[in-house]
Amino acid sequence: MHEHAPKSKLELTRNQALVFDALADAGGPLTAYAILDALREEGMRAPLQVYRALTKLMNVGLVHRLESLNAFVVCRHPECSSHETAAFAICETCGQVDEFAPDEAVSLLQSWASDHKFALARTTIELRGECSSCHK
Amino acid sequence: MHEHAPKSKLELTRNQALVFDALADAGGPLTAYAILDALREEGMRAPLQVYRALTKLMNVGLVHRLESLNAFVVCRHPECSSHETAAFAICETCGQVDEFAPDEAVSLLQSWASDHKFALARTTIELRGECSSCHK
DNA sequence: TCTCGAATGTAATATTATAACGCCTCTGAA
DNA sequence: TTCAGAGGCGTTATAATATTACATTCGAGA
Repeated sequence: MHEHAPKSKLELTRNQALVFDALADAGGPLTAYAILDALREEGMRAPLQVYRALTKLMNVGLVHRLESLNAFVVCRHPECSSHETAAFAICETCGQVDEFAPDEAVSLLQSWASDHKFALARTTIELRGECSSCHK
Repeated sequence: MHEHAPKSKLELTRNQALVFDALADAGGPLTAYAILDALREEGMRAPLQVYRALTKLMNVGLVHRLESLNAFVVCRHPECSSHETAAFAICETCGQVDEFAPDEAVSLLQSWASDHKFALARTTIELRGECSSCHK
């Protein structure tokens, strides 16, 4: 029996599912090359396969890119629509990332953009520091 | 007459001054390798020379790193102390960057951090979109 | 059936960043 | 005066991140 599932918008291909699962299993951020290494046994062989899957996953809002880490995490709020305005608190000690939705801060940034006639496409908000578990 | 100027805290070395001037002259973001290419004639030869100067310039608050671009810009408010909380609006059409100080938004993020016992060290806030000159 | 868009596999390469080494020049304390 | 430490410099090599280019496959409609 081959795989003939009809593709809904959220169907993932094999590579996309592999990459998503690897990220989800990690429970934290991974670089593209860390994902690649985790998936060698599943047949993933080249960086491009990972990057392509990541691009798709980001487009559908299942994965975020952490710019200040050059790494990727699964979205904590995949049903929510505001994937363009998520924020992340990144612990520099343990590496854990906490995603949150800073709605008011984003509103203020949108106001700034609007005041300056800047057509805002997406925002990157990343906090660096030490999480409560680490600096206790 | 050799250079014997007594070193105050803001004295820059030759390499640091070269890198700062290259960035200032560019009037916009440059990557480390773009800076290197701009300074070949001044004797800059290796990436590390540029990265070392950039690190110092960032430490003294004269230069910012744009995480989402892997590039660097001169600080627009070098006298101001809050170099850890600047924000940037990056035009994806023309590449120009507008630095601003989103004090209220930063306060909200600081509140979030405080509420979550997150010891905030610095924030990255970068807006991507199209500037007024470009989408007119 | 035909064609189109999306995804794949692979090799090669481009871009960004750091490690490791030794040397030089200040400065300040002994 | 010496000398030890901190910071900067120059160089080579390499690591880490990301993309280009090209050929192929697959499935969904017209």
